[in-house]
Amino acid sequence: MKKLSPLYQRIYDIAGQVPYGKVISYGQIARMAGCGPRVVGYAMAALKSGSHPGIPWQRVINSQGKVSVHGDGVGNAMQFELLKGEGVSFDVEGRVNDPACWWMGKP
DNA sequence: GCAGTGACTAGTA
DNA sequence: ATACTAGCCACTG
Repeated sequence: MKKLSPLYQRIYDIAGQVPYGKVISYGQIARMAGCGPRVVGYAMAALKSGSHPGIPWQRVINSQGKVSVHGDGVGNAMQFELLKGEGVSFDVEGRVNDPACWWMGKP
């Protein structure tokens, strides 16, 4: 197991602190981790299946309350399903407009 | 060491 | 409401 940068570890830790049925935006994590929002996205992208179990990366979405598309968009659908299965409210546009589902409130 | 890239955000038109 | 621009920080080649 490779040693990840403290920043990455912090990002993963924050993501792991997100309670069940709640979501958080990249900007919030970036602020808490003390880095730019791109780093958070990169850190999440570095999360490979099986490499870092226990990290609810699916609860990390963009400030628009939508699930960002990445790669082929396959993980995107899974993320949507997972969040829906956790009881997260999605509106007809497929985004979390309910502040109650946001961990620290919508930015 | 420099350049390119990336699951972003906020501001402006 | 959408479209474009600038800023942001870390990783890879």
